[in-house]
Amino acid sequence: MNLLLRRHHSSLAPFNLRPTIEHDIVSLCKSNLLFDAIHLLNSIHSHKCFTKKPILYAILLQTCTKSNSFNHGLQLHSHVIKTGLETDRFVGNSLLALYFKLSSDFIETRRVFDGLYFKDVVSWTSMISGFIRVGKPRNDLYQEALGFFFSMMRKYGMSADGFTFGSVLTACGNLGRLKQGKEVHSKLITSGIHDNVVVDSSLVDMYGKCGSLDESQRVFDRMTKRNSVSWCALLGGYCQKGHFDTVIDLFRQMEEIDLYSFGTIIRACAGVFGISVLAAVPT
DNA sequence: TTAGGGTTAG
Repeated sequence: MNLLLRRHHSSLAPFNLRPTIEHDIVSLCKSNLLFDAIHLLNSIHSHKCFTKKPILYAILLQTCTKSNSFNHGLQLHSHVIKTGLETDRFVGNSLLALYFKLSSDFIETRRVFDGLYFKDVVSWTSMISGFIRVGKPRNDLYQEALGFFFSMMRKYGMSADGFTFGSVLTACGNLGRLKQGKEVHSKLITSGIHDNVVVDSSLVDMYGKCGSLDESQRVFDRMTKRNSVSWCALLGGYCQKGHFDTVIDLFRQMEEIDLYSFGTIIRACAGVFGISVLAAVPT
């Protein structure tokens, strides 16, 4: 047992209840002490006590993602392959999250996805949201995200959940695809997902970005619970269409205002200001 | 059950 391991044990374990090494690794991960956790893991390997607990690798991979340590993640990827744990869905999905959040190499991420033993709704949604996250200025990647969604829906027994709908509606909005957005909306209705503030805000945003303000407002009015994102999604639609007075009226009704809302309102004020400047120009 | 989600403009 190395020094780190001994130190760790003495600091965490009560006298008669010594936690397992796996437990210690999880504790280190929870405290974001990635380096120590990997060190401890490597000490197990060097003592030939090979661990095969999927939860351990899932948490280690998540800690790598959280601490932006792609290289440590790659090292763990090889452990995962050696131990045969890539068949575990939590390990597989944590691995996928590592690649799509920390690697800019889409081909590599795609390879990880293709190589997953079980592709569940989390794996598919990860790919969709991964494409959207990196695709901000790139329409082709939003397109790719939509393609993933529709392939997912064609699979037997695979159904989208709130996470999937939230992501795919964002892609529709950013592409300005009203027709596909409506298609997704109808799938959402049949899915039975109700009163999800994230999904409903994505709907408000999608309709707003597609220029369908009535629909955007209708979805917003039906929401039983709203937050600042819902409000900003609504404001954004009116702002994009140049309805600045409505934006300012709505702004006055808001109960909760954050920095993000201020961005929208400043844009609206700039629009009002632009109009008044033009009106003030002597003819 | 440890994993994946939404809003400025540039």
